Amino acid sequence: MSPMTSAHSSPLTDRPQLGLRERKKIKTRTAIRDATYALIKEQGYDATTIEQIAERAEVSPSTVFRYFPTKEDIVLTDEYDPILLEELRKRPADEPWMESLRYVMRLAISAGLAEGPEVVRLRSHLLVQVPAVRSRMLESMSVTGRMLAEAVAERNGLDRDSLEARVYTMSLIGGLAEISLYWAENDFKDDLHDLLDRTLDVIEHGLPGKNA
Amino acid sequence: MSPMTSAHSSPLTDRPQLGLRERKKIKTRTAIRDATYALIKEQGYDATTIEQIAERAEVSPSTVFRYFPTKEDIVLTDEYDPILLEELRKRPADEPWMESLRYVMRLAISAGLAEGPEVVRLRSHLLVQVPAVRSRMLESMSVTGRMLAEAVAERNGLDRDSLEARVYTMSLIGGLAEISLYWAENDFKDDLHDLLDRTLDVIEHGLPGKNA
DNA sequence: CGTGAAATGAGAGTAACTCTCAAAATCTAG
DNA sequence: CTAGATTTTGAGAGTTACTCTCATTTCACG
Repeated sequence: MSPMTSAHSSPLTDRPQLGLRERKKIKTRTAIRDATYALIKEQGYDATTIEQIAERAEVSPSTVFRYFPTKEDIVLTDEYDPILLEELRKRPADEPWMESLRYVMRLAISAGLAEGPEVVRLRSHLLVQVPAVRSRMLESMSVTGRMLAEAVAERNGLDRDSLEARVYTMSLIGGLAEISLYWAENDFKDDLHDLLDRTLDVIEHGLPGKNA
Repeated sequence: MSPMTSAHSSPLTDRPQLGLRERKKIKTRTAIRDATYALIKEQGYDATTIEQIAERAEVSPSTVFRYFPTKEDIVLTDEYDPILLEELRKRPADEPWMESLRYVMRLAISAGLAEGPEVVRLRSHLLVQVPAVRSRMLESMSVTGRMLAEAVAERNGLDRDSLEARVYTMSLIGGLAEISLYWAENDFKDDLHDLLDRTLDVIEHGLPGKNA
């Protein structure tokens, strides 16, 4: 049932060995998520209720809510954020900022694709179609952005909460968010790494041929 | 009850004279909004229900939902967006892009403040405190961003739906959104025009002392 | 085992939204 | 000014995401 268990190790997919209870929790979590994806594929997002999800995942509705605060979270939670932040901080301090960023974002793309292409597509599709999901994603990205802002400030010797660091970061986040949307709207035919490069280029140098 | 009726005219507050029906609709709309603001000030956002709002505005709950699709929308709808877009398009084509942008954003700030400082503050406060409101705002800004992207593309001779225009625009939107949040989090003590200038500076030139 | 802690299930409750249909207000012709 | 068409409103029932509480089960660990 689980999409794919790659043989090689990666900083984003490795887990330390856990106790038995923890492992069961993870199992439940993915069971809920798998059930959700399956149901959405069959009926669409809105038509899928928590009750149905609970039933198919063989848990009670209460449990579903214990694992995910909202329905949207079932679809899009990526628990990578802290790991990515970590990776970013581990980059050498003399590496050009944009390169560090590119490296980490590539990591994120790979991690996403490793979950299986169908899942990524379904998710991006929902991002475009369902406002609540898109909304929740923006919100979650802005939380990530807040942490990222601290890393950015740290690296550039700015104040932790400076407007400048926050604006820069959110502008980054906003730009990056468009990648998923653009990709999904254009039927996933572009290569994500290409889109990333083009995006970072715009962020670094502005629009091609700007400033009339 | 209505906050303030300025004597001088402005492109964002003027309305053509409307039929009687239309005028009543506007009255209902602002009645609902005023009731909402008052109740939130008394009880907070979450404790305020649609039923209470309807009661105080002297309409039925059904009517509230007819005027505003969600509770969050009652708080933050700004109907300025199309007008701002219009203003932006009217700027001379040879004006540097950043200056056009600055001009329009200044207009937006003035229009916002013209509603009355308490309203603006309450709104920004909610933006920080209530996730659902913040979320809805990001969503609505991203819709605006979409339209803005077309204007940007047009002005810079890019394709209507080019990734570049969209990334640039959303990055802009993301940065601008931070202004409200930063302002509210720092107890409204900064001058909004200053924050705008600093923000546009970051967007145009990147972080001060960047690129290690 | 058996004891304490953590996870689950069951159920009741709230409130935001949706839909439908009938009553009321408003516009438009004659 | 009135009659009829149209638009706006209210009333009410229904759905569903989400919250809270409490009893029961499951698991860890000595």
